[in-house]
Amino acid sequence: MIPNKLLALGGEEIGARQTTQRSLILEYLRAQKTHPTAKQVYVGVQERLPGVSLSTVYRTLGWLRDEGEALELNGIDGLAHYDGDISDHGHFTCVRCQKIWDVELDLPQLDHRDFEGKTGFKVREQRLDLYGNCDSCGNKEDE
Amino acid sequence: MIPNKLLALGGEEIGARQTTQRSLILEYLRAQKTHPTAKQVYVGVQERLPGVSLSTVYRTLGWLRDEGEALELNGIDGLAHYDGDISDHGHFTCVRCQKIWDVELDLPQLDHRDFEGKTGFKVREQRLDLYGNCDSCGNKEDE
DNA sequence: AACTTATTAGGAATCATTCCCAAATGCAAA
DNA sequence: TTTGCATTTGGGAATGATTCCTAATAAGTT
Repeated sequence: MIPNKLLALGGEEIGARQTTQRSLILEYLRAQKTHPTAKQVYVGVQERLPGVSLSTVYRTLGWLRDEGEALELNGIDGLAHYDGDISDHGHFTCVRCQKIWDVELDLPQLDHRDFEGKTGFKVREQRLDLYGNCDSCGNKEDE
Repeated sequence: MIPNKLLALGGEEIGARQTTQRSLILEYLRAQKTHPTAKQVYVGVQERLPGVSLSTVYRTLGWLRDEGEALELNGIDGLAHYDGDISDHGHFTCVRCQKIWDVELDLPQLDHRDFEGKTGFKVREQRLDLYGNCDSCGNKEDE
């Protein structure tokens, strides 16, 4: 009933069990074009699994993030948003309605060796975020 | 006692009053190299103004953000961090200790006209964020 | 089928942030 | 410099996202 592939999260998993909740949450997340909050995932998954709990949604989303199967985005609404697309892309946030869209971008792979050399820090990921007004929000400024 | 310049926030202010709290909060924020949370600003300002309230700190930081005098960063700790440096720069977040540093970078001014044309969105700001491990956190992975 | 252990449901606890309002203060005009 | 009034503050309550806790349940193995 539950496709095994959905939880083929690398072979190094030890003791990770395949549950209906995990399968449906990941399936739901991957089907979204927007980037839902935990609450929104909860509501969406409830349609197929009415008894699911909010705790499980939070726990599972955190687990997917730790497994590298989902991105956790820090929205300007102060909430965590989740993105099931882990390919390299950027995000656009509308500062008015606060929705988040994907942005295909050709961000040049910046050379961080200079920064790393000066600081001793190690850069592992880079994210580009755009902010502005979306189509529906009428390109109005709020200043 | 309180330098006027600190609150010279553009001439278009109407009815904005210069208070000890506002002056000290902005002064404190600008003196920080790290990017403190509201609570940290509260603690820092308390040293000079013991009676200041947390409400006022939150209210004032939001006001500075709205006035364009401070940046509000969405930390991976889920908390809002504030940056009194409004010049164009990026940020590096250590995924282990969660501190945030400034990064001087020459992010090319990307051409968003293609994205804007396709979507009808209007890009007003772009931010580049780097994530990794800082010097003190020993360049260890946590996987 | 029985056993072992990871996982879940559900509610309580935590904690950042916002809201509310009476008291205090900045500032302008007299 | 005082007075008057609108803005701002302090502090505590309210809100809401996220985490924590634990007994019950379900996955996977023998």
